[in-house]
Amino acid sequence: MATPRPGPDLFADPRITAMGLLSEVYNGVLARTGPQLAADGLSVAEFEVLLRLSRSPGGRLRMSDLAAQTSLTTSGITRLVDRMERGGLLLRTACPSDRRGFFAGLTDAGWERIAAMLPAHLELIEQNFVGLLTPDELSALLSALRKVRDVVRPEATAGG
Amino acid sequence: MATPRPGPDLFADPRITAMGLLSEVYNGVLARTGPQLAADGLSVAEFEVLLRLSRSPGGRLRMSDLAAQTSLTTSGITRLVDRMERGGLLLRTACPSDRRGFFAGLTDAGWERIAAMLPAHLELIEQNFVGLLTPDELSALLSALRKVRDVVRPEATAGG
DNA sequence: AAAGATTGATGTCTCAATCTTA
DNA sequence: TAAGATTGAGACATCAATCTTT
Repeated sequence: MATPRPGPDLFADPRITAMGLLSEVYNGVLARTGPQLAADGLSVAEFEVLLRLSRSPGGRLRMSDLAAQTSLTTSGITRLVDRMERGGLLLRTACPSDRRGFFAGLTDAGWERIAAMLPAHLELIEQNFVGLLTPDELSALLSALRKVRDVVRPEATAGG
Repeated sequence: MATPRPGPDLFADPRITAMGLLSEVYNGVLARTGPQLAADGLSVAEFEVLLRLSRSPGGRLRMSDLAAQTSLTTSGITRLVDRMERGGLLLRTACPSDRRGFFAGLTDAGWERIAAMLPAHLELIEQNFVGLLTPDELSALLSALRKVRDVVRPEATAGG
């Protein structure tokens, strides 16, 4: 068993609270949107791949870029793209300018799938996230998030 | 292969951007703090368990409450507590008032471990998150996050 | 020698089923 | 019947090593 608590209240630090809040919000919103994606047969990770590709020129991205834009390793992306390719949503094509590289690109079925799922997904994000805030609150939130993002993920500062 | 893009620009919706930003920030901050925890032998999930318990009365929590406060299922918590108990950081004790329940509580070693790791962890959160914002920006961020949290995780609205 | 992608080995998580107690 | 916790089976992610191309 443990002594009730050591020394001063180190454990109530506001930085911990801030981090906990960020975690609760992110995981909480995912918990609200994930089940709907699952009902349509996609995991959160798979849906995010579809989404990232749909926002990329030509609906395709190099494997390593896809890894950088999601929170997966290149190994994880290889396997995820494997499964989605088997499912007919994606197609690998060789990169002509660098024969080490491969593109993962949306198939017609992939485009149709994301287009079909997106409206209901957006509605859930509206109900459980952005729609809960006033326009001023939302823009303050986004501007703060961008400042943090630019530091912790400098390579992703393209769009957004 | 795919047609370049169907119809109007559904895929550039600002709600998607907002969600992407939240994801990049959360995962980005974790990517900055995780390696330091790993160097001390703990996963992010294990560290969070230590932290949640350290902030709970008596340094302990029911298994199901611990599951609710983290983003794991009760099954996941059972296995995580198993490992941490083997490692000497936690101890299960029976709940006297309800014999179905168990507490997971910090051992002395658990208290010492979290106390030893916390200062460096707080410093990383400072450098990669809260310290990047002005006081006004930070309080606007936190107040917006709280509003969202209260909706997507109503059961967690105790502290914070 | 380094970068892009993949594979083998391994660990951790979830879902569904189960056991015990309320 | 339901709630708290656990377990077996299966899915998915990572790390380190490997192969190919630069």
